[in-house]
Amino acid sequence: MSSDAESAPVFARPPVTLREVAAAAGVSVATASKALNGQGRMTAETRERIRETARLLGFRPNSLAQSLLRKRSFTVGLLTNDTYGRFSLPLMAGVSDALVDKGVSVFLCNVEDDQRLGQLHVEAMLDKRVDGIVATGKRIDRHLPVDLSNLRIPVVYAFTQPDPGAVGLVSDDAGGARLAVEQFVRLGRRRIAHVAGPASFAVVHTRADAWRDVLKENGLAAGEPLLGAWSEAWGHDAVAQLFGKAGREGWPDAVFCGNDQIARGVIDALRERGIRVPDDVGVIGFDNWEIVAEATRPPLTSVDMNLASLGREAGLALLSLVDGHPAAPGIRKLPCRLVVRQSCGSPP
Amino acid sequence: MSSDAESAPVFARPPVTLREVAAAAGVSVATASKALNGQGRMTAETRERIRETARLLGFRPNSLAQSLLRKRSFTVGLLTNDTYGRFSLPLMAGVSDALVDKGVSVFLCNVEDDQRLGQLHVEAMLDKRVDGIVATGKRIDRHLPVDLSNLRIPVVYAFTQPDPGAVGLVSDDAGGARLAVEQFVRLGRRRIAHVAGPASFAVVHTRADAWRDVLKENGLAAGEPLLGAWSEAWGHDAVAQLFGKAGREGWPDAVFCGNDQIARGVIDALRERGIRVPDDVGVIGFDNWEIVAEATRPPLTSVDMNLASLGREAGLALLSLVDGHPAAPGIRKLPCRLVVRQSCGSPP
DNA sequence: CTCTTATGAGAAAAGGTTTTCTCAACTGGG
DNA sequence: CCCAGTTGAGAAAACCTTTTCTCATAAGAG
Repeated sequence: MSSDAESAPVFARPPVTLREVAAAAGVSVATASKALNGQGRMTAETRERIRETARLLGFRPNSLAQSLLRKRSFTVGLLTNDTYGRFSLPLMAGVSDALVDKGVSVFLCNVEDDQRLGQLHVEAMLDKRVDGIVATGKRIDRHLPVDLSNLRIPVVYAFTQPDPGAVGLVSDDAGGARLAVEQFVRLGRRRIAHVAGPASFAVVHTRADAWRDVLKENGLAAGEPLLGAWSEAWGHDAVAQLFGKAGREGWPDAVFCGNDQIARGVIDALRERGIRVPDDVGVIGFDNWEIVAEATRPPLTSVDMNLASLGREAGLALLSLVDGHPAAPGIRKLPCRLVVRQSCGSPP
Repeated sequence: MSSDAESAPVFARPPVTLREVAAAAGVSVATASKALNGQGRMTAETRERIRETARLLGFRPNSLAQSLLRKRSFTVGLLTNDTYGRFSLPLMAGVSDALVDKGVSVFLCNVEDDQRLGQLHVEAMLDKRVDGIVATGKRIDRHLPVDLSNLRIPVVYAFTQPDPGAVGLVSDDAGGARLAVEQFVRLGRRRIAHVAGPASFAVVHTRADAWRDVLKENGLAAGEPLLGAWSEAWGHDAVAQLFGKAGREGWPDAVFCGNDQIARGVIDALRERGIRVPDDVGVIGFDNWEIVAEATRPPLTSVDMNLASLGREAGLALLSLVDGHPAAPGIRKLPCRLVVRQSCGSPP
């Protein structure tokens, strides 16, 4: 019975259709369909025979035909403007991960910051009848260059500014900052500085506020955060500002940085000044960009925004909307976690 | 005539079908289809009336129905195992870029190094009748954990090991290395060392061979490359090896590094030893990872593999295969380019 | 033995579009 | 006035699957 149906050239031959399975099994397409889907009534023998035939022929149902009928394409679009991808990629991987098991595939749409490109991608997705869209970007406080507000299909915003009334998922930046600062407090640090990113980013203020709050809650002095850029160079400059003054007793004993690049700059600058990390000064970064955090000397303690989880949650939220379950609109904040390495020091 | 057909709630209403357009224009669906596609014969007046009706109703043809009939889904799959995405993302952006203008959308499939996940994604893509697949990975000399050899649809390999007889696109690593070393030679450097990545990578040997060739062609002494890891730490260690010996006259006056992280480590280590870059020693990296190259002090000259172009080429090559144009199998190497910053020095 | 009910399986419509035929009406030549 | 040819437009099949009906046949009840 091993007259293998596969010995003929497999490629270049059109896929096996249900009609062919039905013919081979000697039944109608209707019966074949029902047999394979566990629907309808028929003898167990018939059902099994059809299934075996399908298996033998390597039948796989045509998703396009199914979609046309069911009005569900098992396809979603993922819109991003993060070309560089440091944030987008884990997020995308999370979305894809959450959906592939349910048979849902993800269209990748890189729209840069280009209106025309955004329009083009959205139209292509709608034409292909995606079941929904995940919109994601490189910063939480900016809109993508596309209008997704009247779209007839559900949209979930992840790590980007949602439209009013829409479902949005972002990292809990305040919580993340608290984790870092509280870690310092727990380790006995008392003069905790904050070297932040540029003032134009909303998260910079969110994190700075949380930093100040924790200091106050613990009766510690809170000055102003140092606002700058997201770069190593700014980390260097900030160290010059913080540690330039003569009196060593005015120096911070901990620096909470706006991202890992700043932290890297801070640590390098401290080393150049002969200030030891973490003995003299503890340092914590943000983003947990592993390739940077692990190359820093000493390895950098950093706040991780759990972007893959965020992506997974976004994927599941979208799926739930697609299935017709209503979701509370508004922004849901997902917790960060602190990845402790050596730069923050250990308990005294 | 501005009785806007759009004032009713647009969302939650099923998309406009060709049948509705035909009814509204008072013609048959056949005529409507032909009018919109520029096919068939009819009065210019009829054609225009139908088009206007379609425009007014916001008609967009259902891609699923079209695909079913035309046996082309205008969809391709992009398979990658580069979760971290430093290489994949520009490549993916390139593929997507090249295709979006032709109305082709890209399924993103992250398969990690997981057989099961690969299988799952490939089956999902086939079921959705993708027109072709671009396979890409994080290194040129490894296969993805999936078998794409008998697939009935065309496959193009980009930046990953192709199956025999398939079409593959990779960067010209030897050429890239030549660019770097020849730049040093042109700038008058004479003792050019090579701090490479781990021996287990094929590109490490490709680049090392090119490095040696250029040295020989120019009558310069070529020793052995220093094999290590793709890390900053290895860059540090390599400097200790190269510049540890007493006699300053034995020191290299240029270091060609296997990637930008190594280069970063090399430059940092040189600074710590008081050796000036580029005055005493020139440094060139590989990958042109901008965020690293630009943060290095001084900014790092680096070889760029033009991954976005590679992606674009891969997309176009796939499209050409899909259209039935045969392509010569084998590996095509795309040129790199040297991005000159300050770390390599300037003409003497 | 007749009537009802359960059972197994097929026919047909639906989904939205494209394309090939078919056909009526009109034009112009003889 | 008749016939060939052109023109405009519709009918229907096709793509592949799912689902609702319909309909024999067999089984069971009276």
